[in-house]
Amino acid sequence: MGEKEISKAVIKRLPRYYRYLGELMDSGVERISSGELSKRMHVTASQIRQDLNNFGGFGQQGYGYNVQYLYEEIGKILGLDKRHNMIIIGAGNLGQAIANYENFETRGFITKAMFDKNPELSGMKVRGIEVHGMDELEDYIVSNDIHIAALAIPKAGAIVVAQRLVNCGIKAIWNFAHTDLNLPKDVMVENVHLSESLMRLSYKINSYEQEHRK
Amino acid sequence: MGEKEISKAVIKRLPRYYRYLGELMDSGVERISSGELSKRMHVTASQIRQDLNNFGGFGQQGYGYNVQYLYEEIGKILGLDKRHNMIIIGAGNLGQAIANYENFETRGFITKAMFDKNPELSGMKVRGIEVHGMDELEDYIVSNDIHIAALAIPKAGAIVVAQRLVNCGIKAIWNFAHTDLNLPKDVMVENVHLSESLMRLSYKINSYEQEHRK
DNA sequence: TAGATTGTTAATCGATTAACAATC
DNA sequence: TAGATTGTTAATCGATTAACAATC
Repeated sequence: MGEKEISKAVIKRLPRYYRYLGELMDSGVERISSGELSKRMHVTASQIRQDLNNFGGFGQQGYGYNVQYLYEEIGKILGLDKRHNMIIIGAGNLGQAIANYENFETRGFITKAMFDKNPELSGMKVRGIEVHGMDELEDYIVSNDIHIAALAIPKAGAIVVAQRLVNCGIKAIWNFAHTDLNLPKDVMVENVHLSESLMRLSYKINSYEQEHRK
Repeated sequence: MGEKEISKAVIKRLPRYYRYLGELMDSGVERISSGELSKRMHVTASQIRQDLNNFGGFGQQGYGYNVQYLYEEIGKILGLDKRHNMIIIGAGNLGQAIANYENFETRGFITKAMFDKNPELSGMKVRGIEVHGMDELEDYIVSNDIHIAALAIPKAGAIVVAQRLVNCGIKAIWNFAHTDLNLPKDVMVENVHLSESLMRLSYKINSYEQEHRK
């Protein structure tokens, strides 16, 4: 019932709050103030309070925030209390790397299968997850209630495969291909463009060197 | 000589301009106006012109921008005209995936070696790049003029290894570990936090469903 | 020259920070 | 009660968009 629109900047920060709160929980901390959290995370306390208050009053005056409660509430906001069946397309190193993160499962993302166009990989298993041929894609998605596809294939094939995914009703694509997918707006897309990330690092090195070398 | 400070938002967009211009070049387009580019990239023409004018007047009134010239200039701004020797720490699937991107080399990032704490991997080669033991790390960096380290190891070891890298003078870290590295500000860090990316996708799915299901 | 399109200033919009009353 | 800290409003800052004169 989205009354007030939540800004993109806030959403981008939520997973980081979630991570810090998880770590605090693991180290047995029960409560934390926005001031203390701000020191650890290197953001302003004001921003933390503003961000959280987009979703409700999770704290208590004079006390701060209960770590476990806040962790769980942010988890709900992020939808981590729901389960989603996922497939990985592309069984190369990147696809296998994704398949090997057990962490994703604890957050509700269950990798059910992998797909690769190379027939020699069919039947191979990565952490118990089987690789299928690309011809089985549509049938598998429909019969196994797959919501999410991680697209870990080169740019060239990505747009065609994304269209196939959309055609059989996928809800979301986690896109690792170095291209933008222009899909209907009811299909959610999250991009991970490694080459752009590396260029940003390059920019930082370059501009730092220019400033410090006269 | 940093006269005017360039905003972070602009820098984040530069690699995407670079990618689009590269694709235009490949398809033989010689000139493009901010209006035409804005349609392709789904951003405003005003933003494109503002962004570019942070760095200089690359266009020409009545004509637009020369694609190849603009591509090269943005490349220089990003520092892609310089060469950087890189190592990859962690020879698991993710490390291997990074090692296999030949594209990085064409942009000046030369992967010289990989490192892994598992001695069984020592001597293994990925695309001709050899895996070394972690005990060789410091010597290798110093004797081979390594500027950048990609950190593709689990969170637990990342902070210790990052400190070792800093101690022997690394300039930049491309961090794939699910943790923040709080390093001296003369060491550049670019984070790729896959779990946070997946949570953002989760948020999108969740909030979209809540809006569309009454 | 006429048309097109940049470079740039001004206006708007949004996000962050500061401040403080409310309240545990 | 006194101290601490939130929730929230107001002030500031920064980023985006609009508009248009300059000019190719």
